[in-house]
Amino acid sequence: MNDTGTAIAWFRRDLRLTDNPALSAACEHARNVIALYVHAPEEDGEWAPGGASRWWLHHSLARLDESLRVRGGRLTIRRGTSLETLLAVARETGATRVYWNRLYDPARVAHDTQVKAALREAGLHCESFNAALLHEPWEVRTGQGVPYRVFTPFWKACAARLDALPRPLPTPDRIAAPPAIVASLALDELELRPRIRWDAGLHEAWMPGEAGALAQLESFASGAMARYSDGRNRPDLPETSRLSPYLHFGEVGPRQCLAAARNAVAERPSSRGSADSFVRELGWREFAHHLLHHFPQTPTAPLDTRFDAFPWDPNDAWLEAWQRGRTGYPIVDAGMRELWHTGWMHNRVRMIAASLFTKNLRQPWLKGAQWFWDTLVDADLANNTLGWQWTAGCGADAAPFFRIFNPVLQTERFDPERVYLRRWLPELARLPDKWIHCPWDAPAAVLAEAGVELGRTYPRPIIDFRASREAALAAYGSIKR
DNA sequence: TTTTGAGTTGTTCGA
DNA sequence: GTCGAACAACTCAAA
Repeated sequence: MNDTGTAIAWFRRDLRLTDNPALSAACEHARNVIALYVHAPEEDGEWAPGGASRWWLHHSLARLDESLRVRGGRLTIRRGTSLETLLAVARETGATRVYWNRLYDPARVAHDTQVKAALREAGLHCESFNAALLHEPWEVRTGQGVPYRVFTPFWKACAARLDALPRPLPTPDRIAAPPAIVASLALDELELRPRIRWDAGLHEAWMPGEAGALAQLESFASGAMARYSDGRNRPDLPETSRLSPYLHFGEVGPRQCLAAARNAVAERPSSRGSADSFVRELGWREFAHHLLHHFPQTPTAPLDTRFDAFPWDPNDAWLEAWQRGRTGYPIVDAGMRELWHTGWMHNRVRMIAASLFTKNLRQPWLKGAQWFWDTLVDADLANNTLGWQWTAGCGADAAPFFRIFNPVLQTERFDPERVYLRRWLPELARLPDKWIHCPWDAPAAVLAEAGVELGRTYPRPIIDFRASREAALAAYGSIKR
């Protein structure tokens, strides 16, 4: 096929212009670039984006279109199967080249393999790139040539190669769209936004899109990153990076985060320890993708097969109480309401909420993973799977089974002023610090004074912590060996 | 092949 | 109040 000088840059979860190798390659090898988004949620299998993710995606696509237009381009939006749409757009525009950045979810990997073969069969030049990870999952192997199953040696192997990584790519100056208008759906036609307007809290909390991502990275790198080692554990303070949704949608990439961390250390050498612990979190993200690649069954099946026999105790009433933030454990309920309201939950609180759910309530971890999938703006199959299997004790390098978070102690350690609880539990706000995280222990007079009536204005604990902890330990004991 | 050291994030108990 | 040990072995990864 003759090269017409037109290329398709196929966008998926790489919704940025900077450090975007597929876009850069398209701009380098073609005069005209069709920036294409194909809406094909069925190609995500059973993990099509949930409600919060769709909200984010809508706004991220809008921002991407704006920044393309500033540089002379525009975003073309289509709906349909990826392969047929790519072929149709190539036919309509005479494009001879297709560039994209790789995804790593099992359903997408299988699909992309077929797409690449079929496009090549049709005579199109295809190339895919890594925009989402520091290292390809198949490049990191133990000395025995098998995938790592323990984080520390995995990260040691990765860290040894970080210096060899390419620098982030610059933003292309000009992204020239072809002269003829290519038919495109309007963004609203994808119906990504909720019909019932529950998204006000998301708007307050987030600014989706590349500009928001870069602003957040800059602000984090010049501030909280230097305190990250300890600060990241504090749900009451804005001390985490809050980059997770941006990383999921590829509005910023890990190479940029790494570069920002290094620059921060160069400017402030004393921040090295904290910057390292932030980069290590990027390492967990890498590890999650490594595991998903090598163990593609894990989104629904425990990596540790002993857990096939675990005596979970599914209970819809408990599931709903947990989802709605009505477990009677304030730190858990605060977290679940933060999630519902903002599409995000502090990681420390995620662990506490997930520990109560899987261990004390003994609910199947997959039910929790599915709720997070639908409600998180940062819902990511690799990270969500690792997090839930880690907490449940059935994953790689998982928490030992006896590690069961105590919601009262965790609150005392990580929300010392109870600021986080009061933010999300106004019905308890007037209780003093001593009782707000364990209202069931508060004297009747204190409750009355604060306007709290347990069982009416706020639930009693739906389960006894100590007894359920013992029961969980016994359940785990039953599947040992 | 065998050995060895080590393993994100905790809780509870008893001194 | 603080502190160390117990909790349960097991598996991983490298020497």
